[in-house]
Amino acid sequence: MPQSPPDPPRPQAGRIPAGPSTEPAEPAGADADTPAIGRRVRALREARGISLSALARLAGVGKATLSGLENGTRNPTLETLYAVTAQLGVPLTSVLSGPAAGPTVRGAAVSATLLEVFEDADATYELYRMRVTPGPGQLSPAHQPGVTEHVTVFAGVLRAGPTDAPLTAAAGGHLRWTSDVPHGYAAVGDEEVAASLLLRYPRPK
Amino acid sequence: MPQSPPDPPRPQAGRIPAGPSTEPAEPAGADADTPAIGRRVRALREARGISLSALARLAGVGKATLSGLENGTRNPTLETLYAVTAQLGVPLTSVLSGPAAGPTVRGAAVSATLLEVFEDADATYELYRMRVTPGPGQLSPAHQPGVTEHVTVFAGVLRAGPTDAPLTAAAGGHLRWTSDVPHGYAAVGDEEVAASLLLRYPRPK
DNA sequence: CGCTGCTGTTCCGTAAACGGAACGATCGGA
DNA sequence: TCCGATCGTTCCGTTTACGGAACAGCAGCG
Repeated sequence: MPQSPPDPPRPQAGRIPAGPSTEPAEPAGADADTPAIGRRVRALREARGISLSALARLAGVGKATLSGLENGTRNPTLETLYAVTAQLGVPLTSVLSGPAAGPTVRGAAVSATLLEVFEDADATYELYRMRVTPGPGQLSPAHQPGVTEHVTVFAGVLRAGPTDAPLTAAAGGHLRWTSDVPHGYAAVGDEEVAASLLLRYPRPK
Repeated sequence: MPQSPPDPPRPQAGRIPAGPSTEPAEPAGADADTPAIGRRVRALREARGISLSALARLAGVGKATLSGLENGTRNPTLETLYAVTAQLGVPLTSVLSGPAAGPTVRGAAVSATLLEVFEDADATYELYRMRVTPGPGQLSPAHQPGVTEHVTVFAGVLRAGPTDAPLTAAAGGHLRWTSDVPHGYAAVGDEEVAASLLLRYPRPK
């Protein structure tokens, strides 16, 4: 019996000698936890302030389907899940496993990659990796009331915040503001800015 | 009508003013292209040298299901796709969109993250991002005949290749060997090694 | 030559994911 | 207070993904 495992170290049973489990062992990170997927979809939808009915209509799926998906009572088809995430403007991967990220979405001088969607007792969060290239600042419209933004700068100097009262931070610095007003991001100087962006959406209701 | 779009620039219809399409526009990168997904699953399976029947049995799904999945004639359920990818030892995300990567799989001093699975006329490839920490070299068993490994070193100094005739390369260097013999990876010096690893599996038959 | 064991595909009945319609609950305005 | 609109859930008939069995095509062996 030829032992086959290819090169990059396979998951291998027993990464921690804990369980008596001889099962094939999970492939680190990704999961098919449908309830969790449903929660992430719902979090994204509510963060965008659109109703279940509206999203179902936009995505071309039945309300029953979307309801079941969000509540984790169904085991959605790829086609279904894709139709929904596409409408939410996020890659399919961002609702599957917690981290693992997806492709990038671009604006004028700003690009942001959604790394993770998660939640605690009273808010949902979207974590982005962000790059701001030198040039005219990027403007964003206001969010719903109560939304706050947290930016941590890794490299370069960033001027960001409400358009009428921007803040500035260099590498290692942190900025925070409530983003229910127009606001923007701009690199100060010639250097490109690398930063993380955390959006906090208070839980509706 | 309140305009809602959250902060990080949303996909926005019309990233290139090409089509007369007013559709919502795809979320960059991720796709639900079932035939492509099927091809990637098949590529992974054949690379590991296991039969459709065997994989179906291991994953606990019907042969008909797996056959239909690989041929793109079905629209699989998340549960199904997960059962299969879990058995293949790869994260779900790595078969969904081409790139976009998944979580990391670890060995002793080596960690490798599967970035992409793709294929050309006569081979399938698996591309990994690889990190080798200083310490005793990691050993890998032999692959099937004909498999070649290509390593490009980004940082640090790497000694890798067949156990009885290892090769060495520094940042910018490239290594290649046929990996049907036991082989390993080791960091030279105190520095951690960053590298990409490309496995080439000649197409069976 | 059969026979055995395997490959991957196709057939088929069952289980379940699907979309549409009906439902109770909530909210805002007349 | 009543009405209309919209919210999210539930009911239901249709569609389809599911697993098991039957199938054709090969390879090895007596």
